[in-house]
Amino acid sequence: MAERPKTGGEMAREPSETAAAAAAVTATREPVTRERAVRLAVELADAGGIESVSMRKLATELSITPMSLYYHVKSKDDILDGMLDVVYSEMDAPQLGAEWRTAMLERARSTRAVLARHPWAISLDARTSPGPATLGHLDATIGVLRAAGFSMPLVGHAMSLLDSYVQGFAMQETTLPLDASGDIGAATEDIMAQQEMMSNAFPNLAEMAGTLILQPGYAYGNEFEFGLGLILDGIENAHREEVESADAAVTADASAG
Amino acid sequence: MAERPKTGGEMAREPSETAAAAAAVTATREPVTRERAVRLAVELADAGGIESVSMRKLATELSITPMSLYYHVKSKDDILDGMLDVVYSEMDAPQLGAEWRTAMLERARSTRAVLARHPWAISLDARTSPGPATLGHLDATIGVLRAAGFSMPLVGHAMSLLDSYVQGFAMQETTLPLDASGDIGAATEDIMAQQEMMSNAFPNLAEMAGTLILQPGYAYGNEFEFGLGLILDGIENAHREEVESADAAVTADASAG
DNA sequence: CCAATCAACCATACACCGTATGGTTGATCA
DNA sequence: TGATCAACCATACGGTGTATGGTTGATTGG
Repeated sequence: MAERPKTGGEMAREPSETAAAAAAVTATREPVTRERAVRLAVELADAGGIESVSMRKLATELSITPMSLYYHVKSKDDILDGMLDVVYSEMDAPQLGAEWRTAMLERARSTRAVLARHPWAISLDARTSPGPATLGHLDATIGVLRAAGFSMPLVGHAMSLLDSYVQGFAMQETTLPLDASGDIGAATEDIMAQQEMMSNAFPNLAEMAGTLILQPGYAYGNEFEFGLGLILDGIENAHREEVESADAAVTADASAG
Repeated sequence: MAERPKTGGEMAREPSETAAAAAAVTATREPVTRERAVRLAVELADAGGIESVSMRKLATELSITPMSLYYHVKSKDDILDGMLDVVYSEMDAPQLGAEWRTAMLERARSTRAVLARHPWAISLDARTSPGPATLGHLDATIGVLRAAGFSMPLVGHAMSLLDSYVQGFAMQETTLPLDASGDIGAATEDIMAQQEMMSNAFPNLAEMAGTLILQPGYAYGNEFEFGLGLILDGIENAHREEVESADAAVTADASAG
């Protein structure tokens, strides 16, 4: 229930070079840290999915025993929290002073790209203990929208909408059997085999598969920009309406005074 | 790799009443089925989250041993697939002939409501082996949009956008610490305690928390309708443009011929 | 210089998990 | 009456997270 793990020696204060041997050791095997453990966990997850991150595997990779890991880390959940914050830190945070629409566009694209690189992070996203990178990212986003004149409620609307969409899209994207190029590829034959069965029970699905999804040029990833543009247009409208009604109020005030 | 588990005696063909005792037994303990196991798994997950669904617990609840469960079910993944399809079967499928916009509106609301009732289903959603209920739902949705005159590409755009949003929103919603009434409630004090720390490092976040999220009337769930309406407006625009350009082509054709 | 401290690591053990393998029943039916 | 087979079971293996209670060996204050 302590609010922070007592990670102890967080910075590697060098052991004052007691002996040449000690120096050699410190040089070869870099010290174990929460940060290093988390970084390694991210690598493991990237390579083999989230279920291949275990305390035992992590410990082995760090050349210590499983229980020694608990000196640096509070629990496995602590590691998962750290992993998610690493992912957020890879996203481009909006720059203060940027034009809001391009800032949101780039934020969305960057988020999607990072989540595509670390698909396991999407399921971790439900986790409720944001790290500093996560909070900083949110803070910067709010800042840009506020600077553009958005009211707080509209900021809430816009961020809920954008974040829901991006996160949901990233999730859908991982569900589909995509090859590296982004189109359907290898899974096509499997699907074609089921085509006949589907045509009977699910004619619309079958037609959509045949005439759209399985077509050579189609790549699900391209759907992202359509939705994103549409959403930004809608937010832009809402923002304009908000500004106009405020202007109208001011004008009314002025003519009344 | 068999495409269906050999579920064997799926219907409970009654054992021709060999003895009164046998009849009593059949009456008291209803037969174990894949379907029953899946239903029970759903109940377990509703009560204690997805991690409280284990083969051993399930078996105990069914009054059999863990390994006996494998007679009715191929694997645990098989059960998870079944659970997801149960969830989809609880959603209102769009009625053929319905007006597209209200059909999509209701589909989105129904989906959100069902996912809120079974939060564990959101993480299962990434699973790639849709059951019949899932496929039927998709098929009906495509059908409604096609009937309204949507081109296949626009159907793809619309569904990607709507499904991403709804799923993403459902996910965000489970992340937040909500009480039954839907507003922030119990977690407020915890958050307030961190307020001061936040105000320094994350001023915009702190302001948003103070002036919007922690305000008495605020409930995150209300953000849903804003985004949904905005998205449907955007799709409606795209649809109108598509129809208009088609009309123009026809007119041009007619005047040319 | 020596004793105390303490960061860092370790061994053992427990209670879970999914499932491979290979039985054992008891009713049904040719 | 003997074979079949749906349904269930016992044992075991290799994994998981982590509670408990050591053991080191370098750093320090007295």
